[in-house]
Amino acid sequence: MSAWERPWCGRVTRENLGQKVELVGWVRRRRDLGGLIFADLRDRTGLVQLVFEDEMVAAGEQLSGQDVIRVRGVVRPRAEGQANPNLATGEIEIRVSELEILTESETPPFVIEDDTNASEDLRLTYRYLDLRRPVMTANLVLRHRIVAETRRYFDEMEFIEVETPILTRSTPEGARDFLVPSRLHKGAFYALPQSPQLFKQLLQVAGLGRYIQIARCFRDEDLRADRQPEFTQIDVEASFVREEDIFVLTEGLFRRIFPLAGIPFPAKVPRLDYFEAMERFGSDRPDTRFGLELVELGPLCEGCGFQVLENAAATGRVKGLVLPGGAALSRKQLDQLSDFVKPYGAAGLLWFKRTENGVASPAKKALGEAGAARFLDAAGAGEGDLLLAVGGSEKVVFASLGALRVELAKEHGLIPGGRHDFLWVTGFPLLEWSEEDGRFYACHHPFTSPLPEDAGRLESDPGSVRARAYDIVMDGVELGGGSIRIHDPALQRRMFRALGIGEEEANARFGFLLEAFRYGVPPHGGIALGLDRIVMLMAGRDSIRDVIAFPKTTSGSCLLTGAPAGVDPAQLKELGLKP
RNA sequence: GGGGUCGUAGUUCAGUUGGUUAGAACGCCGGCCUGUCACGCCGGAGGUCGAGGGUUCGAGUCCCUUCGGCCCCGCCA
Repeated sequence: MSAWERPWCGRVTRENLGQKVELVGWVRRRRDLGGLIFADLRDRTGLVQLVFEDEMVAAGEQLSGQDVIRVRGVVRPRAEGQANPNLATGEIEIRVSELEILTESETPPFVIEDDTNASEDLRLTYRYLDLRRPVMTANLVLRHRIVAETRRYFDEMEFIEVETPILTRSTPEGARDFLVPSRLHKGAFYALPQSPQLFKQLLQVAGLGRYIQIARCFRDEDLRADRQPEFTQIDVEASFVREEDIFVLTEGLFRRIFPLAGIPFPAKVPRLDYFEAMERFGSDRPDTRFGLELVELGPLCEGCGFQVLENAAATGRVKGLVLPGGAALSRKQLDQLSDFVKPYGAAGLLWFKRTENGVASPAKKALGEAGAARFLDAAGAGEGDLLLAVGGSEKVVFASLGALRVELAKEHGLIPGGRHDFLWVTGFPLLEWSEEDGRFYACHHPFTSPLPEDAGRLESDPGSVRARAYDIVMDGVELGGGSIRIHDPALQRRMFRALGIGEEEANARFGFLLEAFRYGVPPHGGIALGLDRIVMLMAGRDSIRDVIAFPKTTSGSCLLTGAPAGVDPAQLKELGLKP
């Protein structure tokens, strides 16, 4: 029987009753009843029950877990009352008449089941066994379907998939580059791309019009649960487009892929201004599935009598949020919340409780009962509620309350199960001032176009200029972002000037792009979507490692291969890195 | 670069104020068992307590150093 005709284990059903079939797969579990042996045979599609009886019992006794076998047998219905409703193949079984053990397996280092309790480092060391677990296999299958649907969608939209170089040129600004030494040019280096940004813009100059790439990107920065040093973007760029076009295009894609995981995509995706997002949620990627919105407390602090608040309001911001029913929190719990907020730079967390006995707060002594009550009133806190406040620089207040908001929602189960919120965040600042370096940096990248109505202030008040940039956010996770690019060479020069990049430096770094723009550049823009994060959210996982076949640990090593590793001194010599 | 947390049998964990022979479950091995699907029952093997050093009559337990996993801040869209 040809390999392509042989049925998958998980797809043998009543339809096949009475047929003689050949099956291959891994032995999952043997149930030896003495004169009768059951075993599960599995492949990536699922499992089917094998029966060894009469003359086959002796053969069945040889099997052990994870052996790879080929069997022939007849598909027959299970005995009366013995069907397993939990299995797609639960109504049938294979009465084995021929068994061939193709390879034997040693006892695996952990149980290859969905509910394995193996630690993640063990799973990563034996990733091929981990991926054999049905949940992990399902993640890879889902990822494949998303990618396949993405390619289908963009093909229908007449986008062209183009591969861009992996060995490219280091582009400063942004993340740290991975470098690859050149053998032919000793002392010179390629860089791995942080994204195909410049190439996809050049493809617009080339007249391609609509570009898509499932692109691998590399950034040499510290890792997180949702950050790997190499990751995959759905990279998109198109000519003669405006923001609306990109929104429609992206929503159209999501409307096609999210249903693959049973997640409906809304007819309309709300838009949220960046500054409003920060004021209301303390984050530019807010999770809008729950409330706990930030409230303004600054004006109340002026002359309130509590020195700490007066100072904070005078030099920065004071904001808070109300946890309904939070007055029941213990002193210990409040201390823990205070500790939670400290890594974000908050000096402390000030709390106000409204109880049936009045107001309780460490600030009550300084503010008085009525003064403290005014804070609760302003925040809209009712009886039994808790107001948590942070004062300090705007950055610290937003960062700490934004994180606290999410933490409280998780801790108190305020996130509705099964709900998913999508939104566009727009109106980002174009530039961000760096105190350390005493210069502006591009929030997105140096080719992002300013809003036309703000562009006039590029020289007079650069910090106030907003960008034609946008992010798409799902459940508090940034799925991707993009912008309409600068296509006017004069505007690009002004942008470089605002960034403190001189003519000479700009030519040295991005000369090829500027040169290209001299020969007829169409207005263009695009977006890059984080495929790993999209798959992670669709699969309902907390880490992108679960949707990447061979991920790195948080220290950037691969426990399976041992990368990164030392190399032969001869290799270094060849590269001119060692004498 | 910084903070937190974990590391004991193949695996996941327990291990008291420092005290004799480091336990449990699952897995594995052997035996019995003809309708199991987390099969069941009986028996057995299996340990550099992450590594190195120190304190102590005595260290899985206390101290120092170090390695590794995970989470977070910084960093990174």
